[in-house]
Amino acid sequence: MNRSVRSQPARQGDVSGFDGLVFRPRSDTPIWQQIYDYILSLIDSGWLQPGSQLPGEVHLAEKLGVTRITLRRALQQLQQEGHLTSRKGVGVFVRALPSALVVRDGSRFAESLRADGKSVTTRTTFLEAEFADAAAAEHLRLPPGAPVIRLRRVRAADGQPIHISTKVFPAALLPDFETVYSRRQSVTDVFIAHGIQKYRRLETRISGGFATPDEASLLALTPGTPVFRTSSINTDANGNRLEWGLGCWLLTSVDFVF
Amino acid sequence: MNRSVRSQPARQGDVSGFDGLVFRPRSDTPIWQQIYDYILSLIDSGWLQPGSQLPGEVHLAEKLGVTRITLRRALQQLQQEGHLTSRKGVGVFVRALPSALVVRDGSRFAESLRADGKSVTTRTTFLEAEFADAAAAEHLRLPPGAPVIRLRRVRAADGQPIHISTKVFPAALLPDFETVYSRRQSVTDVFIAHGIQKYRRLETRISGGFATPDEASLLALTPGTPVFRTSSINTDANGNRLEWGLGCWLLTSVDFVF
DNA sequence: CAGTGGTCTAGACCACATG
DNA sequence: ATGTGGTCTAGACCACTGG
Repeated sequence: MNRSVRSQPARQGDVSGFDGLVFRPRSDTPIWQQIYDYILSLIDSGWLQPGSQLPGEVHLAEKLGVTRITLRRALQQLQQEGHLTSRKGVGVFVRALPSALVVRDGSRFAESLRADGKSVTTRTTFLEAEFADAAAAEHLRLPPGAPVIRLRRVRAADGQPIHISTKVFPAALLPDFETVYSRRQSVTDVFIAHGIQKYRRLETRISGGFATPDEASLLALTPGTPVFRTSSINTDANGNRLEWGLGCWLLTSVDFVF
Repeated sequence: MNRSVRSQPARQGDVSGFDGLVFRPRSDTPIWQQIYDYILSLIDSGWLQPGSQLPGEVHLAEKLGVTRITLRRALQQLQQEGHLTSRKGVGVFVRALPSALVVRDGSRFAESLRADGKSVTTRTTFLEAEFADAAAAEHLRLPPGAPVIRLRRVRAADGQPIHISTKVFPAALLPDFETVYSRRQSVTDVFIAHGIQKYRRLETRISGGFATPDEASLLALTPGTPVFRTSSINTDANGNRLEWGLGCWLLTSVDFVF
């Protein structure tokens, strides 16, 4: 019996590793939970590697000797916890859960991941000059319609995205934002280029919510998965508001430390 | 048509308010989501008051013209978000979502709720002298087995529990804990009684998770509902560790501000 | 005891993505 | 064209709770 469910882009034939299971109906724990435990153990033990595809629900349900609905109950739980993702018309995939430490102002986020030996990548998905909407104006203490820069990025650890950030900057204070950022891909470098060596975290807010379809797609999650939402404001040494940031984090992957 | 679904311990006859609905199958939004939106609007608008019971799933599904499974898909979503709770063998109930602001060290938690005109109640579920386990010893910098006080409380706003806290104190530094606390029900008063006027938050950690059955029962939630978990350490002015606290909060009801 | 929610089955059609 | 996950139906039995 070949149990390899790793390696390769994963084919539909890779149903091995799911054979010979016996689920006791009407025991103390429901069948779907037994399946949940089983699949989770396959992930934890490495039988199912991050990125690999599960067999189709119909095949798998048959293999496990249960209805598709019962199987889906288990898969759903695993998705809510971030262990699996499903893409309609494609399949169900294993999703790694790198655990990150976010210290205080979030600046050490990447460092704490790298300290764990993880490779951190940052992808800029949006960078444009705009005019401040009501929320941005309010948070940056600007008149509505003032020119701002809007930046969206996705951060990933070992290829698994775990953080979306949307930041808004007052264009008046950072006239060269776009040119410097496009060259360095670093906000800190933009600040330095404008003579801002130190900035201060004025406020951080953390709340909870559920991933919108957009967020879910960027984070490789199923919509409705619970997430952290953060909102923060940075000022320069004189108290001028430099940055308003919104963050969306995978709930089960982050630890905020203050 | 009488729409009262408030008042009284709620009977099964209170199905009114759910009549005459038309759900379009195969529209852009699935039926279960239309039902979700509908019930949510009933809660938001006040047709369904906190604490009131929904009609039985069988009745309701029939009334809405859908299968019980489809209805349950909607109810399940509402439960995950904390709007509803179900008790096996009893029924489904509306659960209010008071939104609380937790500022910095969490001490202003009750105040911010009261400022919203909410009544805050604290229930002590556990208070005992013990010997420190490994975790407690580690966090309080005590030798394993040192005497400690363990305190568990549930905080509720307008009768809806939104916070569980478990705190551990070094008994050596607070010899009169139990007598003072049982008289005043306040940790701050215990500190004062021992001559500690000021204490400092050394560290706060915030992470996410899913309610265990125990937590779910205390918070009037469905097990598996996403929650915040906090861990914090307080010291006195000299840096001696006075308190290690674990918190469990309803995800959708709290905003942490730092 | 009757009513409730929790679980489970055996089908079916659809929208979607891929080759 | 095929296989995928998303949705939905019409039943059923169970364990639990309360009167």
